[in-house]
Amino acid sequence: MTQQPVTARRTPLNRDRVLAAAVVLADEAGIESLSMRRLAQELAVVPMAIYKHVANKEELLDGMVDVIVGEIGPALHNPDWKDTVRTRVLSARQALLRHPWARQAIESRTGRTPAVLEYMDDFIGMFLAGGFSVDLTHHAMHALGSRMWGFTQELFDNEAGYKSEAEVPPEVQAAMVQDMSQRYPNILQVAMAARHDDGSVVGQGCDDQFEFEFALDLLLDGFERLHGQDWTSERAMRDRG
Amino acid sequence: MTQQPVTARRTPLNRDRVLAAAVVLADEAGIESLSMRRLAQELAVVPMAIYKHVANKEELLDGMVDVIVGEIGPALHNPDWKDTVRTRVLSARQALLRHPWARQAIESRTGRTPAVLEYMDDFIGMFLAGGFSVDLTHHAMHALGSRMWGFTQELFDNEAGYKSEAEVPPEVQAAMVQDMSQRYPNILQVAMAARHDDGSVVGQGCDDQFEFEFALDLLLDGFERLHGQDWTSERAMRDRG
DNA sequence: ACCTGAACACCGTTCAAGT
DNA sequence: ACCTGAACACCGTTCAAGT
Repeated sequence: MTQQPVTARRTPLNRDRVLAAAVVLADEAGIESLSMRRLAQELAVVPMAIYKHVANKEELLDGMVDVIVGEIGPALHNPDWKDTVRTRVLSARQALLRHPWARQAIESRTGRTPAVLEYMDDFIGMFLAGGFSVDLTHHAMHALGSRMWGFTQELFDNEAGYKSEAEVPPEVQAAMVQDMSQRYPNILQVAMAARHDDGSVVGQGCDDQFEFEFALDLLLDGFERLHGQDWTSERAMRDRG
Repeated sequence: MTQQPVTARRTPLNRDRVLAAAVVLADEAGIESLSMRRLAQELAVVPMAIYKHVANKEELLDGMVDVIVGEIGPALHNPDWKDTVRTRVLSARQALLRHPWARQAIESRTGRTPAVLEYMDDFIGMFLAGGFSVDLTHHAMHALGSRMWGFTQELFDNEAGYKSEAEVPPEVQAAMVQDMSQRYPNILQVAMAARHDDGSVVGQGCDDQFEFEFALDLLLDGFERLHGQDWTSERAMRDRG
């Protein structure tokens, strides 16, 4: 009863539609499930059709990163550089947290797209506007590393890599703790201390947001101190000898 | 003229031989070229033979990481925790630098093998031996993140992602700088400042080792300060409140 | 019981044949 | 000129048939 013949496609494919669909697919099925073929299927299109809008899979991933960078709000410049940087990083973090695959995707990109370069340029501008030397700004950017994007490699997700309590019977848990305390006494101590009120036995009690801000503030405080004492890399290298 | 029949294999396959061959293959051909089939070929063996010594590719990668962790020398404990940690991190870095694929492999692992847990346990022990509280140790480990392994994500490898000077004709270079200065003036400033004596135009002048130590020392100094003032996460959270 | 060839269910991408 | 089915050269892993 529809007037349109079945062969007429609703919306013609374009780059933005391809990227948007790729982001949704990665969000919902995980980055490991994102293949050109699967994406084509999702778009109800033959695989080769995608290659009209994106040169290859690498460029697809670059484009997806650009979409996420676009989701980070603009910097709200205020006179306090520390506050400006801090706020921006935490807002980038919010964008990244919405797309769990983005961290890995950003990590794996080696080339920089214009959108990424623009973000970096903007970021550098926050330090320079705060009166930082180009030299200190340079090294501060390095020290921030991926924190500039609002993430760090979480080497400690759910502490020692064990399953959450609900999945493990109590007697096995007891044996695990026993075993851990013998083989990795220090890890166990830290894991037990990290357990907050969530009732797990070995970890998962980490407040990621707190950990992130702890390291971020440690670095920002360090930058502030060096800035205050007119740090230069030349002098630092001389002192290091 | 050989007495041995052709069918007799020289050395029977075992787990260690498989892992060693995988490490060599990744070193020489890159991690992206490491496939079960290619590895089997390298070992002059049918692909399925590998599965006798390793459950699947994930376990192969875990094993490879273990090999690299094994190459990190033992900690040289001395009374100065800061020196102990610093030395250990820099020696881990040396091991990692010998295997360019290792960074990515460690990043991608989610489970922790016994060898990795042992390394972490040992690492935590260095802070505890230095008189750190379990609480501060926990957060310090988080802040170090992948620096504990001697690496950080190098978001700035060869600065802005451009090719080295030799590959680019001068007039194109000039145009590039012109373009950069308009679109990304801040990046250009930093890149120009980072250019040391290596004669490149846009970057590649970064001293990776210096950048690494800069951030490491910033963090270690921060830990020392917090340790000196009996920092606790509870108080920090209350202050943040 | 052990080993392994063939097969399965995928990939990214090329290319030539169709409209 | 545009589009696309089939093909190519790979994957990791299963499985049943061979010894």
